[in-house]
Amino acid sequence: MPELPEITLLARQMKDELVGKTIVGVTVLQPKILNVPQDSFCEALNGARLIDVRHHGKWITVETTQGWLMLSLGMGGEILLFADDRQFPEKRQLVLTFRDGTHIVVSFWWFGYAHYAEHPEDHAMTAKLGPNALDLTLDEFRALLRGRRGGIKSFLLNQGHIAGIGNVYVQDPLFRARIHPLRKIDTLTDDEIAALWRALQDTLQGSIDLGGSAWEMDLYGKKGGWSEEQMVVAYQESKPCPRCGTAVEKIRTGSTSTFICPQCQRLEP
DNA sequence: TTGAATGTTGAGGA
DNA sequence: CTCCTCAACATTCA
Repeated sequence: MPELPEITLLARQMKDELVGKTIVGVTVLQPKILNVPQDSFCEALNGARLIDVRHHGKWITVETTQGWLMLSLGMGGEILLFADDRQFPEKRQLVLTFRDGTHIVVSFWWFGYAHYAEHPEDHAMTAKLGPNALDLTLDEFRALLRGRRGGIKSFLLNQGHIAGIGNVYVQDPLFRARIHPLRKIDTLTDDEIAALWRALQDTLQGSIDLGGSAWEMDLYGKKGGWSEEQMVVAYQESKPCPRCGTAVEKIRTGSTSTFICPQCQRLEP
């Protein structure tokens, strides 16, 4: 479940390790992950030197001297750094080999993308994204919500509005701000919006500080420290709410599920 | 065997 | 135009 914290950490590590290196080999093991024909993809990146690695929402954006590589791990996966080529994981979709003999191995278990774009603005999936959730001030957050009528949870998950929040990291902030996921945006008070913004920053930054999710690996294969113990209500079905003791419930919210405390997060006042 | 799981897109309808 | 729902898609697990 790589969301903003894990992607932020991966992009940071990739930047530290890879900037300045030159790609001398591109191996695609599953062409369906590409947005261009395999030949053009390999040709475009072969010989490219890495200039920078950043992220936009859940996408890792790699700037090279020959255009941009955009990576999305979808529902889960890893990007691992290897010093030699002996112990690659069985399942892998893309391997980049650098002139110094190191490799980057990209694998995801479902729905991932490795896209090439000559210019970043050519790549619709990243160009359409809203600002990164952690780069947003409270005033900007308020401005984004102004005039909206939909449910708050689906707004937060919409990457075109705010980038980086997924179904894992959206649940605890809603609980901490005591907001039901189906609450309509135009019924939220100023205080609730401020509490939600605060809780989002705290949850996301807190996970980054702990090295990201304990179910995902970083560039070196190391797992993060943000585990079940850090979750307040997320995935804590039928356990007591830490605030009032009521049993946590799992509810359907559109096509996803959300764990809530039915007492603290009421739909009706 | 069935359905649900972290994501994204596109189509369609109110 | 906005917002919601549905289905589809590279898999894995209970």
